Amino acid sequence: MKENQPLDIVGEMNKNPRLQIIRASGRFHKAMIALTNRKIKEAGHDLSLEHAVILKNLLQKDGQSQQELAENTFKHKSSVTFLIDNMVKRNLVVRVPDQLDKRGKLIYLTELGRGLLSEIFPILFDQMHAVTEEIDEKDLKRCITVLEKLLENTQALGDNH
Amino acid sequence: MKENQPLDIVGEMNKNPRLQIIRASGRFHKAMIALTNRKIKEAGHDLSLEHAVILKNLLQKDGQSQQELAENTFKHKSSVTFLIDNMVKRNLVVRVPDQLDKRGKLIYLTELGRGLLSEIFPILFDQMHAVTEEIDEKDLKRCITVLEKLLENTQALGDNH
DNA sequence: AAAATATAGTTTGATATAAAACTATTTTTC
DNA sequence: GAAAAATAGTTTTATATCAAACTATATTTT
Repeated sequence: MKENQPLDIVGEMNKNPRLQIIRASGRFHKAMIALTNRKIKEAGHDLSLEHAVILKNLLQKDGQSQQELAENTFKHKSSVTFLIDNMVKRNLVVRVPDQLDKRGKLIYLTELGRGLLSEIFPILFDQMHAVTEEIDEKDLKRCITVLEKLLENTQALGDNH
Repeated sequence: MKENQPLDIVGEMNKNPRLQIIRASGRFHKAMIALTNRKIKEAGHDLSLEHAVILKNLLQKDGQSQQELAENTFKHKSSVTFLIDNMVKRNLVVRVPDQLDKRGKLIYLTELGRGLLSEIFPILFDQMHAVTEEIDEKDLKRCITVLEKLLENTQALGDNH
């Protein structure tokens, strides 16, 4: 029908699943981060999720270089410098010059950092479970597969930087 | 088996699809934003995706208040003030005091803003398609449904602020 | 109509990200 | 072994977000 002309280009665009998946992934992720940060705060802890991500990585492998941490947490090395600075001040981690490579610094968890992380973990688990509770695990896994494929495509398109 | 003890709590945690979906959504979204911004830049345009989102919303409904824009773009009103300030300086939009409500300002696209947006659109479409190309539309839609459900759950948990 | 409350937008301060320039080392290459 | 290139981390500058305090105007309550 001639009547159905592109009067509302944006409206049509918004209905496109290729755009919707981009928006949906962003909105969920943002909301989830905000929720988790709020719950950590409400539980009386002073730690952002970004810090927790670093600490969690160190729990898995202590004494990583900042470069390693940046790669493992998908952050820029300058962001890692910033986050580590903050946590060194609060005695949650220590920064030790690497004896074998004088350019490098190795980051280790302190007992304080390890203890704080252990208090944060249950909150992370609770939120993670609460949010995904009624969703079928198969659907969840399918969705992860799609998102990982999308990430792969996105990275491939960006490789010719 | 007794051998399979929780030696690597974080490793186990990382394999949990409830955590994976959070990370996967964030990584894809972040990569997609970065890719699109890079492509816009490479095409010689000086406009961030955040600005484009505002302009796109105005194309759909011109003369919105900043409050409306904030709600429609899922941003804080202070972020909108910041983004609009920038675009007013560059004559992409105009900010007009609302005659009916002297607290409010109405934002309108300029011809320059409209023109720039029309040059950005093809880039957005291209990236959107390139990234989702080989993915079955049904899978895409299923994934969106899951993400929307997750968002809904997240918001419900946060409502008791 | 005055007082209390709500709303629109701005401002300020803090956090996080990102890119580029920079310093200090280490590794590679010739 | 000296020169060139690569790497680790820091610093600087810019962007974007979020939260809280604030100003001005509107609306509701009494």
